[in-house]
Amino acid sequence: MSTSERLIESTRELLWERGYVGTSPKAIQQRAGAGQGSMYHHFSGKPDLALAAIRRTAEEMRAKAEEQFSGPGTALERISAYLLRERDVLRGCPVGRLTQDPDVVADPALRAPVDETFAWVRSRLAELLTEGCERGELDAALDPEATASTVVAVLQGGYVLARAAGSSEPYEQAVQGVLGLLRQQAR
Amino acid sequence: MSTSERLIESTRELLWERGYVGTSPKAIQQRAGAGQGSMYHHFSGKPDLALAAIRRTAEEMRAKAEEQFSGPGTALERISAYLLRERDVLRGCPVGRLTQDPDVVADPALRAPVDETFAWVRSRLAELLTEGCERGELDAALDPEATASTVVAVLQGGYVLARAAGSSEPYEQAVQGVLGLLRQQAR
DNA sequence: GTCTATAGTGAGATAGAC
DNA sequence: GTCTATCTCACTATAGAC
Repeated sequence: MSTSERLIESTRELLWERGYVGTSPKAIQQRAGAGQGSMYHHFSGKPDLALAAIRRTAEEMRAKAEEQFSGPGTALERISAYLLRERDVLRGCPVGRLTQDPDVVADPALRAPVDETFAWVRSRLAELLTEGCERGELDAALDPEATASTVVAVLQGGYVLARAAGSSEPYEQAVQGVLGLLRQQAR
Repeated sequence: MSTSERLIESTRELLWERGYVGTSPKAIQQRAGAGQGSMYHHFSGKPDLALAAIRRTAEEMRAKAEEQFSGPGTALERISAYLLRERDVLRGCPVGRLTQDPDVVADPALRAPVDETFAWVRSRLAELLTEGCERGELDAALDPEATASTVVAVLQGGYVLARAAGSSEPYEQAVQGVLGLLRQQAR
């Protein structure tokens, strides 16, 4: 792997573990096995490197989600697959985490990939829910946009509860809870 | 207000805005209008002061929630009141935010108030849901513990979506979505 | 109780040799 | 492209005067 690649990957890991404020150029360099000069040759500074890392992480999250969204089964089955996909719960969401970083939210360039990713996931879920309603698999009274936001929020909030508890249990409860509510729409 | 009180209040604000890693003793002192000596006289250091601040914030969050939990109306009406309570959405949850701070999660003393607060809220919501089922207001098939976690997760995840979007809209959608699903349980 | 002085460490970046 | 040296500033805390 090239030095530039190693720098981006190290930044991705550190942003996930410690966030933007908690990640120093020095720590990135050490993890990547690169010197200061190397980093500043390839990137203009910490924000530039973070942008590359965030964009890649956001892209990866969308690709993983699309695997379930475009998978087999009814709308509800694909949403269930998305909700039940194995996740590193206690590490949290590498994208959602960034919303708690004031320096990321304050910088439009850094926030953009985060914003776009959640907007895309919500929109894809709303499409699936609309499809489920049209095919009569789900109650027509269901609001696709609102419910899509609920589904994503359950995951993001599930991470919060799990990290607070030091256990993935509340995450799994939250997922089972919303699945239970959704199944009632399929009667 | 005493110097000690001003230090705690300043720390609460900064922890909310910038998190534990992003909050420096210097910034706390400046906001409180106190010198270094003052801070280290009243508190042993940043972790000690943060503990006092976090405990108070957690206590306040429980008190506010209990206002809706013990209010008038059916179980579903009280849960709706909790979900629809006015919140400073774009600022996020001052307690949930701490779960993204590696130094808070790693320190059992700092994590404890966060853990206890969410455990308490989930437990209170589960009680309300159980009550709703027993009184026949809600479908008996509903799982109170799981659904309680879902409700809290929707709020915490709603904050995440709102901060990502730079708008409270997805938060409000997520809340409306889960309320819609819950109302179907009351048919 | 509160202040200023001081100190050791790390953040974030630049300069210039190789 | 990569390295080391260097710079400035902030972080976190201690010491000791008032």
